[in-house]
Amino acid sequence: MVGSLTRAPLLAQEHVIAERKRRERISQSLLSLAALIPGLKKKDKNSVLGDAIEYLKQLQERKARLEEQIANRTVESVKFVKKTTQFYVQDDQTSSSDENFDTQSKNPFPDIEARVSNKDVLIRIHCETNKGCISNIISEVEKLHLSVLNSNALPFGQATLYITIVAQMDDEFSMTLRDLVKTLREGLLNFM
Amino acid sequence: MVGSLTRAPLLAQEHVIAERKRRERISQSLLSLAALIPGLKKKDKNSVLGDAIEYLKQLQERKARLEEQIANRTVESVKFVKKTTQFYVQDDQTSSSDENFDTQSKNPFPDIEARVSNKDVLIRIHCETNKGCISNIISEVEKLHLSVLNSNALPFGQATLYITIVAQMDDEFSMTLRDLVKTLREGLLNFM
DNA sequence: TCGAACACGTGATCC
DNA sequence: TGGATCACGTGTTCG
Repeated sequence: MVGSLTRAPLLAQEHVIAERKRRERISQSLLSLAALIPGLKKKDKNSVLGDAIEYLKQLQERKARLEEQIANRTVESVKFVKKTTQFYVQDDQTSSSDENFDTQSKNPFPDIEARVSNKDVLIRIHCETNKGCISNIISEVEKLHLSVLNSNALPFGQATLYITIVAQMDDEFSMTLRDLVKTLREGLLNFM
Repeated sequence: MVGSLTRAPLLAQEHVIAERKRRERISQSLLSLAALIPGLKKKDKNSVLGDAIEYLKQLQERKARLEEQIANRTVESVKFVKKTTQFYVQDDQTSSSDENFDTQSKNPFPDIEARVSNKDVLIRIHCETNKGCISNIISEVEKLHLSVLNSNALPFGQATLYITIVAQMDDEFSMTLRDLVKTLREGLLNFM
């Protein structure tokens, strides 16, 4: 009933106010939610919810796909190399792609291998030991907008070195991995 | 006014029903939205919205990070390989060099590569970082009648290690390189 | 006029 | 008993 007194008038007023606040919070949340949805036209309550749902599903799906991609990308293939090709490209997916890129086949060294993980780069080089070899190599690496975090050189066999370098790309770095290897190799050939 | 007749009674009923439907649609949407949020306890209207907002932001952030990762990570892993006569590693008889390894197993690790030069052996391992990893590996290597001269482990990427070991065969060593890798891999799989 | 969307006050319910 | 939440019917506004 309209005029019923089931509640003391004072409490009734508090009730009204409380409800008002509650409504206010909800519509604020709804507004914040709407702000997160890209390309939202209808500000209509139910549209906001509907589009939020749709967008959320889409995000979850995409996130899952990206994560799967990344996970699969870490999977490395072969290590036992048997090809004698000069320039052996090894993709992650196809473990035996042996297209032949020719380089000058005189000197087998340096042998270069590179991998990336986010902004980090791992470089492995197999080359002849010669004077200033290591500092030259590191200097070459740093020319490529890479800052060397760690390096290690192991002598092995007759006058050869196995060098492992971990470096980090700076903001200017923009090469593909393949170009990195190619450029580095050309740089190193100058003093070898 | 309460009893006002601004509306015909029949239309008034339609109004009520329409509003009922509208409310129903909204609460359905809200329910669907709640269903998409993982680990949601309070089914309270505003909590659903609040958590949806939070979750959405989190997803957007993660998606952005993943996309950045993918963009910066070049698809391939490129490798220069030269055949060298002095390091006679390559396996020339079979056409697919990885047939003897269980590349089918879910975990690609450990990735093992080995080379020899006279009595010296170079072993490179790419594996996940886990407890006691390095000492276990070295212990496994020594089981194969190899004495470790030098070892180096570089963390790279997400919880993986690039390990390089130089060892020397003792008189009892008689394995082929291929068997060495195979045996070592099997040994390592026991604790990985 | 009609249909849709909204905010409001209110009674009920659940810790 | 409060304090918070909910669904409801209603008046109003907009296209």
